Amino acid sequence: MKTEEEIKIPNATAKRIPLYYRYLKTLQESGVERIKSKEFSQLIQVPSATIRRDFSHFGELGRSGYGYDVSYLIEVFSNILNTKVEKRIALVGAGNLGKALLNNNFRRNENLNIVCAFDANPEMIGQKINGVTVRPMSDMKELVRKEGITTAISTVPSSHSQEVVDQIVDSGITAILNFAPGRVKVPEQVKIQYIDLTTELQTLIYMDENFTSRKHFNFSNQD
Amino acid sequence: MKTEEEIKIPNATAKRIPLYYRYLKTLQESGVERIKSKEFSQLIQVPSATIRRDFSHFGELGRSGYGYDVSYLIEVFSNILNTKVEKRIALVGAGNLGKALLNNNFRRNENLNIVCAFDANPEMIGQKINGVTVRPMSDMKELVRKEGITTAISTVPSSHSQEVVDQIVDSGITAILNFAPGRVKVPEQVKIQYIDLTTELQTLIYMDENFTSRKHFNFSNQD
DNA sequence: CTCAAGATGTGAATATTTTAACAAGAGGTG
DNA sequence: CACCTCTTGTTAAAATATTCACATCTTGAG
Ligand SMILES: NC(=O)c1ccc[n+]([C@@H]2O[C@H](COP(=O)([O-])OP(=O)(O)OC[C@H]3O[C@@H](n4cnc5c(N)ncnc54)[C@H](O)[C@@H]3O)[C@@H](O)[C@H]2O)c1
Ligand SMILES: NC(=O)c1ccc[n+]([C@@H]2O[C@H](COP(=O)([O-])OP(=O)(O)OC[C@H]3O[C@@H](n4cnc5c(N)ncnc54)[C@H](O)[C@@H]3O)[C@@H](O)[C@H]2O)c1
Repeated sequence: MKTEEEIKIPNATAKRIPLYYRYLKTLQESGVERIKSKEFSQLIQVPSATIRRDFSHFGELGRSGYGYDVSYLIEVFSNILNTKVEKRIALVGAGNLGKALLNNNFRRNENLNIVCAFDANPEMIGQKINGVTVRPMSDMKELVRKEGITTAISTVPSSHSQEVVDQIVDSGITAILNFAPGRVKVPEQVKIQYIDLTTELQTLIYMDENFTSRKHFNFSNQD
Repeated sequence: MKTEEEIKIPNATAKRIPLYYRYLKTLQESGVERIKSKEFSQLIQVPSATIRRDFSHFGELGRSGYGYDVSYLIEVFSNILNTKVEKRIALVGAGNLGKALLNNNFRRNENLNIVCAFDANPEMIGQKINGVTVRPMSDMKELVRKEGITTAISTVPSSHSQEVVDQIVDSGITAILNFAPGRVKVPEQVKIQYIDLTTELQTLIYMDENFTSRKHFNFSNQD
């Protein structure tokens, strides 16, 4: 295995790691001890060549004529995703979507935890949702530090997105998942990822309409 | 402009169209009548070369030394996304997330409408959420036909995902947005798109940890 | 131990996507 | 009208990503 310093993980690979990890855990729970790239391929609907290529970036994880050891793979991907360290997350905007996220709280992922919630609406403050108390925005900076929070999820309306992201950044957080689709400005070192449900839906419908029934446009591949 | 039959829209381009469309509408609302690819680039954080290349797939939409006419672009993208036709959507699984989606109901997109909701839990049946009544699963097939529904959003637990998707497919729907991350089997002609919040969060955190602070891994580009 | 079957890891080919760079054309000014 | 400025659309190059296909290795059976 190459030294970590020289590894360049392709972006496309990085995005698939959590999927691999999730399914490996499922397999382990079902008592499966080894898996071949072809079998895994069928399960997760990713071509086996892509799986093998992806895995190969992290070393020689399998054995010819045998496949991969499920628990070893889990060990490897667990290290890559650093799942042994609890990720303490703040949620900002305890509205409809925020409450749904709080109630779910990444149940199946023991190391992902929403530990704080913030809102600007005085009526929300003090409410307890699935064990998490909603606090005023003014408490954020201090709590982020005190609670060791590293990540934020923003579910505020688009109109307040930039303002809220500014506050999140100011609190020292460097990773933000934003459900408001409007692009906001963040400093270089801050990673922001958008979850844009409307766009996903529109793209889906567009592809359905144009790829399947009315053959006006064609697409080169799927996602 | 090439005839529609010979156009091949790259997948990467297709996924950006809704973003373009959304921002163009916003610009128009702000009274902006023309836009240059460089200005647009700053706004949506997509390189101007990518924007121009994307646009070029749909013809010569702009004018040298001038830029693009906002209302003309809106016209073009509106046709591409077929926004003049109402998309009637069914939501299956009126739980926490389903309710959030119902309450929001793609407010800003006049042509996207969740018109029906279904759930298996008898206690949910009959509840009205933001004007939409929750119905039993047994009503789905008939209502999908009667209401002219073409798209479904599934927000049921992973454990029932395949079962519910089967029912959705059986009702004649060919486009499914699935919030349960487990990969399900669907017939060839059915398009399914997953919204996998845990994966998005894990990828974000992974990139934040490895790209920014601890330089163990590097990534080739961003998303 | 030998061998057939079968799977990995990877070079090489292919496909897709992004980016650079600029010729050609349009706009606006004097 | 002549000219300078600016921006598009596109050609070509570079960067990424996927896929093929097979040499090589391992297993497990006999
Ligand atoms: N709910 C959905 O189905 C859905 C679908 C697509 C996109 N979205 C996006 O997700 C975001 C949240 O949606 P929602 O339905 O939960 O909205 P919501 O109105 O129910 O909740 C928003 C919450 O943010 C709080 N808030 C407002 N301004 C704030 C500020 N400056 N600081 C802190 N908190 C503030 C409000 O008090 C409220 O509790 C929106 O950007 C929306 O566009 C939601
Ligand atoms: N809520 C979140 O923040 C969140 C985050 C990540 C992923 N998800 C995923 O989204 C999905 C929904 O999450 P949720 O929090 O809304 O769950 P939930 O339990 O609140 O709601 C699920 C709903 O589905 C209904 N249902 C169950 N089985 C059904 C069946 N066979 N047919 C029809 N309806 C059925 C239930 O009655 C319930 O109303 C889950 O797959 C979950 O993994 C949710």
